This record gives sequence, structure tokens and C-alpha cells, in this order.
Amino acid sequence: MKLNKFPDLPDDGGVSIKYTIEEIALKAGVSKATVSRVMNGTASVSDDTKEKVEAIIKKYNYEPNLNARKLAGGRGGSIALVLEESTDQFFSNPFWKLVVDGFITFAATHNQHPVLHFHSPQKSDRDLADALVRGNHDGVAIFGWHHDIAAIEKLIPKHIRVVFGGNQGKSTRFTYVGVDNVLGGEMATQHLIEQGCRNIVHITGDLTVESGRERLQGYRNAHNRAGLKVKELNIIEGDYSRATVEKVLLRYLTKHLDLDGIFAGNDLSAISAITVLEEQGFEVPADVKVIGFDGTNLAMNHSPALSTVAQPSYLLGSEVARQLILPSSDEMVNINLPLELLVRESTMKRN
Amino acid sequence: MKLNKFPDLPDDGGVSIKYTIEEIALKAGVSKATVSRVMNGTASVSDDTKEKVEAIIKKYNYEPNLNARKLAGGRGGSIALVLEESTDQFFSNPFWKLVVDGFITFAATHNQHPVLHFHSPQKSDRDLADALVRGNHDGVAIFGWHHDIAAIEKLIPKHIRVVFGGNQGKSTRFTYVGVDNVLGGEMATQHLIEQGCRNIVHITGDLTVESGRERLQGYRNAHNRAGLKVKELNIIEGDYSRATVEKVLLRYLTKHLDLDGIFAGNDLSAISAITVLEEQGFEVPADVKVIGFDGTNLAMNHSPALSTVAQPSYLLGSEVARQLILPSSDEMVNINLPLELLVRESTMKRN
DNA sequence: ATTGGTTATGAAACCGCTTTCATGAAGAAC
DNA sequence: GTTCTTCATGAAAGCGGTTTCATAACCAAT
Repeated sequence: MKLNKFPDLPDDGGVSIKYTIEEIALKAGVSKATVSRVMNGTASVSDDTKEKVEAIIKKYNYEPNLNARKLAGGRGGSIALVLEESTDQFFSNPFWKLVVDGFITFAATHNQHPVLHFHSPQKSDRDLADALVRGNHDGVAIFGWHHDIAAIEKLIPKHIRVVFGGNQGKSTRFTYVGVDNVLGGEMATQHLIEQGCRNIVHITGDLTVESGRERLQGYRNAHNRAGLKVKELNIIEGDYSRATVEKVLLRYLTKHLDLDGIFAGNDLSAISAITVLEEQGFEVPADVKVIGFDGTNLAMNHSPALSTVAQPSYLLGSEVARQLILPSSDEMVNINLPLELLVRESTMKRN
Repeated sequence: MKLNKFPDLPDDGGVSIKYTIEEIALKAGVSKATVSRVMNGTASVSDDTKEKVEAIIKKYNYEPNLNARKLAGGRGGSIALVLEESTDQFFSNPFWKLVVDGFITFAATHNQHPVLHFHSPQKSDRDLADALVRGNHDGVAIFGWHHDIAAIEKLIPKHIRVVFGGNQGKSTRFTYVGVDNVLGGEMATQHLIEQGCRNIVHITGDLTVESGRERLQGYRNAHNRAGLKVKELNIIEGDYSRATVEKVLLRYLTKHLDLDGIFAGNDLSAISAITVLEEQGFEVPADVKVIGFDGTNLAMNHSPALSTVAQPSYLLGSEVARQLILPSSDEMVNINLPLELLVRESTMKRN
């Protein structure tokens, strides 16, 4: 090491100057390798030198250059949450707040920097893959994925750890953390059936998203199990957003007025549905019973209080972060989070 | 260059394999330097080789390693939006949605990856500085800064471009994009005075944030200008959140009932205030006129429709991104965005 | 006293890119 | 035809880390 490379380093206490590992090594009177070992605990270092180096690091507030570290093969300390949602969706649905809360809280607790990435559904798979690579995080969680998993599987470099959130998965290449949306759809629909509904409309979620398709499947399953026939007309396609629900439900109501139950793809849709129903002179739950999905506070605070199939949103966020930071195994796993049927006023039988 | 370093590179069309600049150079029959020059347009390259190299890059979907690039001094292509807000605030106030929308849209349009960073106000300045450095973006926008600017000024390495959003600034080290909150406070208060209010309560925003303090100053200025005296009792401290406003306003109302106007720190606070007032038997605007700040759709959709001082939130987000990506000059500048007084039902005189 | 196995440490290679510097070729000017 | 520029390009250094490899020091075992 050229000892005179830094002739007159100012000892300014570390303010606003970035030190390199070489300078730190110099000040501590050891080699770069030793400083690295102390920082990462990757090999044995004598207690003496360890103390000495740590003192210097602290004194100068040394922070290793992340680019160099990652380039050399080390970890970087950040994980990303990729949301393939419009910001409209993201901000209007409290579900996301809880997911984000869980994610960033867990990450921060484990000393990882959580970062949010919006990926517009209009963009290509390749764009996402690029973003992931460019973002250069140790791990990436993806929610609301609208595209083909097989496609993304090919595009994502093998060294990036990816966790999909929100549903159970089929791929063995990635870990999935989520609920069994098929089961959830069944729970919701079966509940309506038990409450006496026989003409149940399903306002689907976004069918380009796995969870949307699965909940719809649950709706069908529940009918089959009860020996009821699904009327295809009763399946009306939404996308989890208020605006769409209002539009499609109104259109439905111009032709059909004999519905007695609605299973909406999420709480937000359910609430919009109730608004439309009431405007059109229906009473909830007397004329039509309505159930949502997610279990957000939207459901709880609504009047009438909304029945819903609750998923543990905060846990979803934190569990996804956990799988990125402390994977339960090297294998890719499927983590199934519990669902809970919350029965409230909106599906009560009249008494 | 060791020509036999990659004895049998598979020509798989680029799927899921990361190439290095060296491999690309090899395939194109040029040197790494030339590939770099083609990618960055930093020096003249003959049309022939340029085409050749570009074809190879395209064929193999080559993406340069960002860590290597940044380590070597290049740009990385990502900018961050740091939000020093609780997620509660962030998700409940539509103002943020617009800011984020503006930011990510502008960034995406200019081929930069926008990234969101939540920074809890409880954490230290140093934590933020670390995050900024670690995140390693080309530029960073900071909103809702609760701490001392002078402190952060010391901590942020000089090479990171930082833009503060939301208010006008004093520091010459950073660029500021925002509105004149003092003026805004004056506009709101003066409007109430013109509508005949003489006992105006100000529910402040978060006074640990510049914008909160400035709007309060505007409230005082308007009183002075009108020759009215500010009653310190009428200044009650909020923090932009619903919950706090409810608490502090209720407490105020247990002792004082002669108010005739409220200037709330933002629309969200204003709406909470109206809710409380109505619960306590006041009529808005008949008994008490209320004005908010921000000009969100909360204000527009509320009943009664809320008067407000509107700031161009989307523009705020996009302008901040612009200053990061295409700074109008090398100097740090202060960009002043326009405010607009929107008069609606909540401050109408009775007629 | 010699051998063998740890443990602590430094030198040097390497990660993948940018950039400086040197060189050769091609035209322009004499 | 020689010299001077300019243009295109490659070789190599350097960015700041991590990791392999070699070595030295130490202690236990023969």
C-alpha cells in the first residue's frame, strides 16, 4: 500500500467527507482486508485489532461505499417493494398502507433499507426486470403482478431473491407469501348463501391479477358445493377500483334487478357497490347483502358495517420482508396466511 | 484482453444471463472502452463500429452493471423521493398522491427510475444521510423535513444532488421547490377576515415542519395587516392529522365558543374540524367559516365544499423531479410555485 | 528440537465499468 | 513527400470494496 497516498488527510471528525476503506486501514494501521473482516465478521480477527479498527470506524463515521461492496460481491442492505398498481389504487385502498407498514417496519427493525418501487402495469415485463437489476437490492418483493410469471422468471437474474406477495404460487423458482384466495372467495360466497342469498352477483377484482382470478374461482366453487348453478351474467368484471365498480354495477342494474347478494372483489369495491345500490333504491342488507374482501378499516367504519373476508395485511407485508431478509430456508416456499370471515351488518338477515 | 476468457459463451439470446461489457466487446470485436463510449456517447466513434456495437447490445439485451458504473464515476439512473412522514399521514392525505404521481411520471418520462424512501421522523438526521448515501441515487428529493437543515447540510456528501420540496428555502446549498406558505397563510386568513370573521382560530400544521411554521406566520401577518390583534389562545397546535385536530379542537371548544372562523393547516385538518364543529352543534359556514390548505379533492368533494388555498401538488412533484434530472442551472435555485385561493361553500357569507 | 495445526494478517487479484493516455491511420497544408 | 492535425480506437489505470492465497507467529504434540 502506498503509504503516502493521502499526504494530509484532515481529521475533521468525519463531517461530510466520505472515507474509503484504505484510509481507514491506514489510520488503524492495518490492511484493507482486516478492516473488511472487522466490518463483516467474515474471519477471525484478534480482539485487539478489532477494537482498534472499530474505534477508528466509529471516530470517522466510516460507511463503506455500497457500489464497491456490491460489485465485489457483498450485500447491500436494501430491499425493495415493487407495486404494480396505479397510484390511484395504491392510495385509495388502506390495504396497501398496512402492507407497506408491515414491510418497512420489519425491514427497518432488521437494519435493511426498505424502498418502494412503482411499476406501472402498462410497462413491460422487461422493464420490471431492468428496474430490479438496476435497483440492485438484496431482495425484491412484488405485489399485484399483472403479467405472466413464467415470463418474469426468465428475465430475473438468478442471484436476485424475489418474493411474490398476495397469493399462493405455482412457481418453484420464487417464494410466495399470501392467502388462499380461492378459499377466501368460497368463504365469502358460502356465507352469502347461508344468509339465504340465491342470486349472488360477483363483482370481480382485477382479472389480470392472480388474486382476482382466484377469488372468482372460489365464488364458483361455493356455488358448486351448494348445488347452485352459477349464472355467468352475474359475474361482472371490476378491477378493484371504485370508479369501475360504479360503472359496471350501474350497467348491470339497468337490466337485472333480482339480485339478493353481492360478493365484491375487495372492500373498496364493496363500498362503492353499496353506494350504487342505495342510490338505486336498494336497501343493504334488507334487499341485497354485500360482502367485501381484505378486512380493511374501510369495512369496519362503513355504515352499514361491511362483512368481509379479512386477510392479515400488515402481516403480509412483514412476512414478505422476513422472507427476503431471513428466508426460512434456501428453498423457495409457499407461505399461507390465515383468512377470517368477519360478519357484520351488511350481510345480516332481517329479524 | 485475454481472448480466451470465455471459451464457450452460449448464444442464448440474452435470456436471464447477465453479460459484462467485456463479453459484449468481445462479441463486437472491439474494446471495452469503445463499448462504453457507444453506450454513453462520451466520445466520437465511427458510424460503422457504433452500429455494430449497438446491434450486439440489443441482441444480447446487455444492461451495464450499475454498481460498476457508479463506482467508476458514471450515473446510475435513479432518483429517490424521501418522505419524512408517518405512513398514516402519507396515505390519508391525497396531497401526497399527487406529489408522488408528478414525481414518478416525470421521472419515468425521462428514463429515470423513481424510488420512494420512507424516513420516519423519529429517526436521526444521520440515518437519513446514510440512507441517501446507501441508496446511491443520482439525486434525492426530500419532503416534509422535520429536522434542522443546517444539520443535514453537513451530513450529505457534496456529490449528491438534493432538492427540498414543499416550501421556499433559505439554504444556498440546496434547491427548493415549493410554494410561499407565508403568503398562503395570509391568503387564507385574509379571506376569512374579508368574509367578516373576527375571531379566527388557526389549527396549525406540524410546527416541526417549515411549512407549518410559515403558514402560522401568514396567519399573523394577515391579522397585522388588517389591524387585528392575534389572540394567542386562538392558535392551537395540530400536526396535519385528523386525530390530533379532533383532540385539540374539542379541548378548545370546552372553554371558548365565540369563534367565527377556522384556518386549518391543511384540508384534512379542516375537514376534521368541520366534523367536530358539526357534532358540537355549530353550523358551517353559518356559525363558523372554515378554510383549509392544499386544494386536494378532499376539499372539493366534502359537504359543505371546502374553501382552500390550493397548491399545485402534481406540479410540485414533477418540478422536483425535473430539478433532479434536468437542473435549470448548476446553481441551487428557489422555485416558487403559484398558490390559488379557492372559495367554496365553507366560507360563504350567509345571504 | 522438529513437526504440525491454528490463528492473525497482509498482498494481490478481482468485480465491471469509465476515463486518461498513447498510438496509428487518414487528410490537410506546406 | 514530409509534417501537422484530427479522428478512431485499444491498453491500462483506477473506483472501493471482498476474498483467496501465502506467510508469520504461536502453541501443542511428538
